[in-house]
Amino acid sequence: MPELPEVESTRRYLEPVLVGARISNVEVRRDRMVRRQENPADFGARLGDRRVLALERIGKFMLARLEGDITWVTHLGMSGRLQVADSGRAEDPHTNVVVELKNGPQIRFVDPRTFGFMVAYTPAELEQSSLAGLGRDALDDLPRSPELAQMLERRSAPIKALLLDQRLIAGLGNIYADEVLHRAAISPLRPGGSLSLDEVKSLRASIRPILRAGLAAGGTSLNDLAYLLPDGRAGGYLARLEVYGRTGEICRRCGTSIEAVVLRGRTTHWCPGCQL
DNA sequence: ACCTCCCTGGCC
DNA sequence: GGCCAGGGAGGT
Repeated sequence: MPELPEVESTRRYLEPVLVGARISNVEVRRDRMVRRQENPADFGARLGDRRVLALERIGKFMLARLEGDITWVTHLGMSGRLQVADSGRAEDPHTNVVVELKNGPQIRFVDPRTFGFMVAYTPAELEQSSLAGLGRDALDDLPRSPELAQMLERRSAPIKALLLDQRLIAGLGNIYADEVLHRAAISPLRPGGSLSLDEVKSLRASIRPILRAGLAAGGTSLNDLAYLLPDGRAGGYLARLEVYGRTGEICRRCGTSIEAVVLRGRTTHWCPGCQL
């Protein structure tokens, strides 16, 4: 599932392909994919014939900066992936958007469940969009422990829910939030405000190593293979997961059976033996 | 601060 | 044939 490591793996793969390239043509096969565009026709019109200047990422959002102050935003949702493919190659099912590069390959947005989207923003629109409300990036701009402690202060919501709140820290999703809490040995059910400063430090110290490990593996491709790298390879972090998807299996740290609870509608995996 | 909805393939 | 996966937006 695309969270920060998957989006960043995708971004790193695409960067040399996209930066400097000129977009020649855009085909939107499913209008729903550009639902964030106020006027759907703007999407193709704003991308067309523009060069890509830079490829950035904030949290789970990928941002291509184009000539003329246009920002082409991609969110992979939960089943989206970007492919680099030559125009002659047969399209995979659920190829919902195709962006052609001049004298280059196509960027194909494959997304069966269509929770992902693409949108082309002007600077004013970008300012008004939900990206403006994103918190600091969990990998590149992680707040220091005192600031993190301040964010959690007096919060009664479970720490797991707060880690998923993109307005606080941007980039963690369900898999890596569970993995971070396991590494920090903190129960996902603990109210955010109940963490001691030492626990906040432990939590903070767990975030980047988990994300970097996921990134080094090319992300997490689950057995459904919904997420794949742009060249079709699977990310290898699945085998390294300590709690996510391991309900009933044995915690490698303490031997206790991993449990799952539903928290805010999200399945949360944790070890009741060593996460306190 | 919480709940509901969106969407589809895969699995029981 | 029904349920599950879940990020983000919108509503109460």
